Amino acid sequence: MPEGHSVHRIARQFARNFVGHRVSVSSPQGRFAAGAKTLDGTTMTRATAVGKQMFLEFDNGLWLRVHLGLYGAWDFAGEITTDATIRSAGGRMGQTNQRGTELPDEGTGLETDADYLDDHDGEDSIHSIGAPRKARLRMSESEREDDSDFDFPPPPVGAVRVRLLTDTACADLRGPTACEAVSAFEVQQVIDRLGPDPLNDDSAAAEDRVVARIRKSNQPIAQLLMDQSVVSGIGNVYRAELLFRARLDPYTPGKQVPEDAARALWRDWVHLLDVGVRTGQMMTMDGLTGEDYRKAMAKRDDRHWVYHRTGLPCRVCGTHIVMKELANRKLYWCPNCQQ
DNA sequence: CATCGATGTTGAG
DNA sequence: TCAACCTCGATGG
Repeated sequence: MPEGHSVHRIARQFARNFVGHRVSVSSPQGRFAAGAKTLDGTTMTRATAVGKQMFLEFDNGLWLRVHLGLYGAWDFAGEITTDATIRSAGGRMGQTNQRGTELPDEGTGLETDADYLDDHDGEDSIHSIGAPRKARLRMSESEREDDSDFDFPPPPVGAVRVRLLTDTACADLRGPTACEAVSAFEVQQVIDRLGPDPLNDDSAAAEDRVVARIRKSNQPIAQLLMDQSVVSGIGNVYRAELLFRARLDPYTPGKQVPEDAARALWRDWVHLLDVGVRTGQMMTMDGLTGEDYRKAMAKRDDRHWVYHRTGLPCRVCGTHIVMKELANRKLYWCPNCQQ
């Protein structure tokens, strides 16, 4: 379910409330019992995300690698730092902008609040971080806060693959595609197979690498954008929306995508990922204001140009949006705007 | 209340 | 190319 933006937000949640804390690690469901044992009682030292992969480092040198897949989710509970954008879609809460945990400055993929709170202005600046408070928060593709009271730690409900528990905060993982304890070497191996993630590397070199990969391939651009070894973090929603925003025919072979267009795709991904991480939502329509913006933030079907809009009129030209399966995923586009 | 489908990846064939 | 993984919101009766 989650595309890149959600995974970064989850890593940031761990950076705020778990990094620097000693963690009890268990597998209430049992399927991760052996792995949990190797991490139990250690201190979390880092939380990073690369594309849709998340890595939590512990002070015995091991890492927890988690990939949520289609329907994985984290449930946080306890004294946690919540993000006001979650509670009020489109609303403006207090602009506290309090800095989070100080993290070591080495490597890439570090999740610090500073990465997200600096230098953002304009209509997307609805981000605000409160002081830790007792709350429950589900984080997956979307996020939901539950304000009803609960015991701490809450009894595990259902199939909890892994539970991370500090004195004050609890995180339960269910339904992941991947959850394993690995060495730093194995973490690097996974990262080496991934294309650039703009939040770890938005350098010219990263852009060049993505553009080169696209322009030497015969595969349709729609498939290349979903290929995590080309570029990290793009899923089915962002793929369709990026292509519409670029007015590109999804079936254009990478080789035939003009260099300018390939660069524009990367830069638009840099932009959309930034918006997604700050707002917590895949808002892919720019320039909405007032009531339109509020509606789009509140309802998922109102924030996309083409995704999930089969048969509906294109928001630009009125042509019916079409959908076709490509490599087992649904591809949406406007046959008039995108040629 | 049952059924469907999903914002993803892996690995078998 | 396709089933399996395994969860849950949306949908329909």
